[in-house]
Amino acid sequence: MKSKYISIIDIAKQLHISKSTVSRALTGHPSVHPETRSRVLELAQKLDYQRNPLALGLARNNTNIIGILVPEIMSTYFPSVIIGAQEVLHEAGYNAIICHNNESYNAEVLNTKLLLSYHVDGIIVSHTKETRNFDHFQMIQRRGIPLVFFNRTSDELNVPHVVVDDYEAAFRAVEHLIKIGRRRIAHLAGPDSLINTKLRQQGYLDALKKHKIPVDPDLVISYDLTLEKVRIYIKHFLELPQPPDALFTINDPTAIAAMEVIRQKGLSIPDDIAVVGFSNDLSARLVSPGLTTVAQPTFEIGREAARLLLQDITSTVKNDYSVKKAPSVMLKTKLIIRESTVMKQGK
Amino acid sequence: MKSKYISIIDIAKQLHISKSTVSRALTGHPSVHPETRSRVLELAQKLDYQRNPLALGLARNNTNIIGILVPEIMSTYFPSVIIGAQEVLHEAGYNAIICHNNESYNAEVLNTKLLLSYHVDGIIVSHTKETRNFDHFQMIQRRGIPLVFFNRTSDELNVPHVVVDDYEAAFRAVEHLIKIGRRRIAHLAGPDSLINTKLRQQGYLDALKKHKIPVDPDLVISYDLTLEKVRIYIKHFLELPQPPDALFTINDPTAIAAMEVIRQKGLSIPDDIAVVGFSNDLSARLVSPGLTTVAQPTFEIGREAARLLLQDITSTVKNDYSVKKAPSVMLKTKLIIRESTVMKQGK
DNA sequence: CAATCTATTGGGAATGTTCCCATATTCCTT
DNA sequence: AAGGAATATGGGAACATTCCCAATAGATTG
Repeated sequence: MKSKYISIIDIAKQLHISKSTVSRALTGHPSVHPETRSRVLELAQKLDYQRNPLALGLARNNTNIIGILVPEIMSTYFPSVIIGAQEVLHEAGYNAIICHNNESYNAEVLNTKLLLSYHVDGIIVSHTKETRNFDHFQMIQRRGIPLVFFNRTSDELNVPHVVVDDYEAAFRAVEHLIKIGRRRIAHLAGPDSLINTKLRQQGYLDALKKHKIPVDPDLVISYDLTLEKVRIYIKHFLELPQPPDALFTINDPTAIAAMEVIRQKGLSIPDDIAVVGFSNDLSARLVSPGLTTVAQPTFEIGREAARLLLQDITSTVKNDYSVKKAPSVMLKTKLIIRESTVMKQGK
Repeated sequence: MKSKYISIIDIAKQLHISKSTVSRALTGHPSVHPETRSRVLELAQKLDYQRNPLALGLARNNTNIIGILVPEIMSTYFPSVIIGAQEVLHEAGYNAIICHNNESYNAEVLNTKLLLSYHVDGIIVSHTKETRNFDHFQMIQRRGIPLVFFNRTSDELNVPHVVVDDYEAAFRAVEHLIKIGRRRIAHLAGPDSLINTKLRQQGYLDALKKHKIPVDPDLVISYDLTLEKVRIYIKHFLELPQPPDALFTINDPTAIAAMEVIRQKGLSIPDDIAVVGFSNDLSARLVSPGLTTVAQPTFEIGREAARLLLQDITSTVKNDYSVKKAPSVMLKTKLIIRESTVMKQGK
């Protein structure tokens, strides 16, 4: 049985011309007779011909496929970055293979190998919370395959990346808490493996410093983002001799889990404890009271990441990031104030 | 410059044997000398050889790639189905290309063409809310490419599918409302283009019938899932001469949007109006009061869909669904009762 | 009018892999 | 010991495409 797909050769045979001519006609090569071209295009249309990108990839050694590697797709953050990236990629004629690894380092390494085996033209990455070893990414770079990081980046590696100003965002979030009169502000931070954690923590510390509020080490805890553990840490905060009057968390799911615990303890939000999250997940708007949080321009992060990658792919001179500083894009955040820090008017 | 990837031929040259032998050694063909095999495997390991799935796809005319086509990835429903499907697919040595189309019919048609051009071995689909014409799916089937639907299916087409018992789930959800004493139960339904809508609506109607509650056509509205419009319909319900004392919605986002409107009107949930959603999105647990809803076994839906697809792909006899009835899997749902219908004990 | 140019086309290599067929070697079996 | 089976390997077609290098024909130019 013949293949269920029609090829360039089928068209060539039907028109009694060579496959080279058909190829040229379809790719818009200038040196092909206008009449020949239109006959080819017409038949291709009629037969609903689709060129085989796999064969194209083999022949030209570039696949027009981009790998997108994210730790998870269950929150709204990564899906919306992906959507933004795909928008730009599609426009430029590229397609994306999306890989997620449920925050597992091993799965991440396997996925990079998978993407490489597909000869992708470039990879956009936000690494897992477990990733401390970046050899697999370094290998990609050494092979000359364009790579872009977003959100979670690394000091060790010189990779083009797009981030938000985590430091400033955290600083402003904490300053907001100070401005509404809070003085004992707890911070439930993320794992040290994530650079964002460090930056946000520094923003937290510097905001306190600026307003001459002493830092209480009891009020800062780093945790591994396993939501089940939030209860323990929040309880710990609440049972301190001097419990906090505000809480700033590494992300929105953490804040929402914390709010649940606080409410169960019979405390009121924001009266007893004001809460601020990070990222403006869809759910931040849905919970009650609404969660004050830092909004990230997720779509734009995806778009920028795709743009950076395409620059590297299409640039004629290969950028050697072992010599040259990799470009980075830093996008603005916005503090969204809701009822978890400020009571609504007229309520 | 040579390609940055090493091939079977590179290995063959270094070992002074033919590429055929290398191929056989790597694929585990029996007729290859154990020593030769181990030498090949060793060198392959050392060079970090990865076989090129594009070339493999060309040569064998099957790519081991599965297309997954969903209307959106911003809610938790589709991502978790995808995760379930990928689990089964990976285990069987397949990889997935995920396409989403933001509920746009045109994008859906383009995406199916894209997947076909990649010569995917099969496609798993949940169509858009706009899809009324199924020609593009029929074409896939006619070409003999295995196809599986989930969640949103079609009467017109005989395609293997996995669904939940929407009728029964809706029936039980409404019965729950009746059991807690509600008599004027409104239903905000989805668009007629979705089969689920019809089934859930029938469940709603039959539950009322069973309990001899007259159906009030004013209390049933179909809408197109554009959340912005929920406000209008809920206001309409609330301003009826005899407003409803309960609301059953097509999905959780709708229910949550409705709750917002109800609260703004100064009404209490569940005292004035009890609310039930559908699907048990992550956010159903987060809102306050917690949303009573129908939980779907999302991961299992994905797994089942993948299993059905793999059955068709690997079966030696091609199933001709123009003659034979396509298999279908119906999974159980579970009503999750939260505070939007029943007040918590001791509160 | 011959020589060169140009527009259009065909042929075949190359991409990486599998798979069929042929070949060579070794080992049994009668 | 000879024939046949079994084992191990090589060669080359095939998959769909691009791209380079001819080759042909007609057109232009000196």
